[in-house]
Amino acid sequence: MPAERTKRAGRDVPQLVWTVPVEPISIETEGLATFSSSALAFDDGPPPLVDPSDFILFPPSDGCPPPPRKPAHTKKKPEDHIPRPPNAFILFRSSFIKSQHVPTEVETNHSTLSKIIGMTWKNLPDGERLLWHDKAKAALDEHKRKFPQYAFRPNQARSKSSTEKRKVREVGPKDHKRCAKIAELLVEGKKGQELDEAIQEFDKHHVPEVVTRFEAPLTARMYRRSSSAPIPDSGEILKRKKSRSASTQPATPIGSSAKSFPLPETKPEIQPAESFMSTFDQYALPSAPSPSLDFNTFSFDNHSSPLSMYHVCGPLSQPASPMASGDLLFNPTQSNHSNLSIDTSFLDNWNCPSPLSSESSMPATPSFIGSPVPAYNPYIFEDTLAKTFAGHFPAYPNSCEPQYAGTYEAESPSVYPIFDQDSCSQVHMANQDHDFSAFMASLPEYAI
DNA sequence: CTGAATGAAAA
DNA sequence: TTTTCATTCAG
Repeated sequence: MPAERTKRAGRDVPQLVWTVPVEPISIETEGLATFSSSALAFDDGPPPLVDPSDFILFPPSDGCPPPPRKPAHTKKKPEDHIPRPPNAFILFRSSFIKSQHVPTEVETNHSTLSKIIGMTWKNLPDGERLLWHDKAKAALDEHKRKFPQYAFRPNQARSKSSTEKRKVREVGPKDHKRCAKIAELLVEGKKGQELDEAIQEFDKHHVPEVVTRFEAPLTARMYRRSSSAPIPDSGEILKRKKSRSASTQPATPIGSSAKSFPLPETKPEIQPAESFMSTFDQYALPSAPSPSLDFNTFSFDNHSSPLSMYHVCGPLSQPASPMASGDLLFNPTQSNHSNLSIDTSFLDNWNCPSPLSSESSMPATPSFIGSPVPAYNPYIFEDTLAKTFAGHFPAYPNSCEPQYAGTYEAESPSVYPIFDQDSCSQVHMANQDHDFSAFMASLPEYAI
């Protein structure tokens, strides 16, 4: 039975039957919903639900009410394994995928889809989310009835090994803004072809955030905002100067998991592309003033070995700094920054073809409107960077070497570029081994 | 097998 | 508090 995905006309929507215990919901099509008897069981309160005038954004796909007992898990599970009952979100996701609200032209990757669906979920009208919680409850009841003896038994053996040496496939960060846009369009009711068109338009002007192969830039401000950022000691003063851009913080839900390292919860306001752009700009006009940074207050980690590397992509102010004019510094054998050499040889390959021009996982490269002739293409720049670092970057699967795509044991020190938001310049590189708080605390001028 | 999301349930 | 595992399937 074809679900009518041709709604558009506001009305149609099925009246909700909240108390539905078991039956595949009897919502149905014809204009007036018939109330199931159970729904009428209690009339002493307003059914806590949705206005009849509301309509459902994402109607459950028909196979929904019963837990989509699929072909028993592909593998590796005992034949008698009983899966957990699905929770509300899982049900929603499952139905969402089945309905193909997001056409494959827009996104096929399920990790990204999860992100999009998660965002959509949060933006869902409360009433509609309730519907899924209700279904989850029904599924749970059903599950209990079906497997009365069932008890969830998380595999502890797994937890042991996984915390100690976890295999991590580092995957490029998703384009948060694009996901958010898709989610936004979805809750506006756009799906399928309509969504595709809207996103095509969006992609035309949107500079993908994921340009750099480095970790997401971390600014001092973001760091301080981070919930996991340590509260500075009374001694260590962060004079909070009024931040005029405080309101620019996107209304993004509080970050999810507390990672071992305080990454920003939202993408930094400055995008890597923009920062690279500014790098390029500095050739033309010598640089905005950037905050002075006393490198003496911070000691680089001398034994962090293969990754003692500095990638300077913005104007560095430190007048006497050896990096002042540096574009790229890489010196794996030297840990003393006073001896760093500047390798600009990669610039010779400046025009090497971008992988993106041919085929790429990247959405169509936006033409960098506004930038005249020697249009600066950050992708090319990035590609050049990656080549320069090829072999030195075990932790970066997105480097130009495809074999990084696989699973591997993450190398411990990941490198984090630190940007100053105001000057849009990268001021430092840190890895997890550093005492990051101390470093941050040493930079009062970066205080909020 | 992993990653992504959220949430229930267990350790 | 922290971890697993429900769904999905390309990589």
